[in-house]
Amino acid sequence: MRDDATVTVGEAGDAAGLPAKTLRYYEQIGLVIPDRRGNGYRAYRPSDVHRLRFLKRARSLGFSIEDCRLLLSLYRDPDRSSAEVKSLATQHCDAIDLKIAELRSLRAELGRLIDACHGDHRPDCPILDELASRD
Amino acid sequence: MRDDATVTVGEAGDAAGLPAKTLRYYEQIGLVIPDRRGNGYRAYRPSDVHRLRFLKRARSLGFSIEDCRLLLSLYRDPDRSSAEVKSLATQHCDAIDLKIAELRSLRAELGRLIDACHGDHRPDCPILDELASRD
DNA sequence: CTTGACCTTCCAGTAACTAGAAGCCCCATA
DNA sequence: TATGGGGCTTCTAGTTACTGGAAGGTCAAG
Repeated sequence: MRDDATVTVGEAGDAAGLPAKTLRYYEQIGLVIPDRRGNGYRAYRPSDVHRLRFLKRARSLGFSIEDCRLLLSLYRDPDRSSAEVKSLATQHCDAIDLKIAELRSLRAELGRLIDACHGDHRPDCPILDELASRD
Repeated sequence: MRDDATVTVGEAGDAAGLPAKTLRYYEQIGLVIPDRRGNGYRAYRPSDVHRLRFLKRARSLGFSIEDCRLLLSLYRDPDRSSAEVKSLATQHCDAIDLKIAELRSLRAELGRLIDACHGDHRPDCPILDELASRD
């Protein structure tokens, strides 16, 4: 324990809900760069931990690392417009909608095949037949 | 054009709907290993092309490469039981259902944030506020 | 003989970590 | 003081399924 307010990589990770490995990675790609103590240990200030928590939440919402980088810079920019943020979020949302639609289509097709397959000890299998069909 | 029935990597790719690069990759990981002509060119037999089409379809259904490897071996095994195939497909389907559920939850949360953000020139932004909140 | 479209191999990059190795640092206990 | 354990450091490499590009060989047509 030291009486400055910084914490080690493990403590910062615990505070942000991220593994220490991830924090080192985030430093490497320039997202959150902590100070260093005399012994070489990373020293995360409260503001760093705050950024990490921000990142953790943005990542949980599915934003890419590059989106997160942008969101962080918007967060720090007092002259930002909320329209920029909303636009980023909307694009991300559209991408998610697209992904969901794709997965639902896959799932429907897969469900059809599964229903058609009796699933017993015999080798006859509509799933394999469909995969192998020459169309 | 040669009078044996084999085709080059480009032709096989066209026939299967896959890029030649992918065919080389599939050879590298042992999925479909073509013969070679005297000049070193890959020589895909009709059965190879058939396997490639099988792979293309299975991949389009979202099966992983390792699942595909397994599906191919089941396809070739006359003693397989359709239950094995159905089980694999069902597991994959469950994984897709899970993914869809996750994405829908994300999407709902994002939608809420987007709706709350007025999206104009002002910097006030509920999206960033939420990301930054200390809970 | 040249041109252009193929083909070959090999290397590197993608997204976002994650695992593991080798070694240093610090604190507590015996 | 020695030692043990946990956490810290750096570095490399692996994950998924390709994809891009460079350097060079091959082949049919003109």
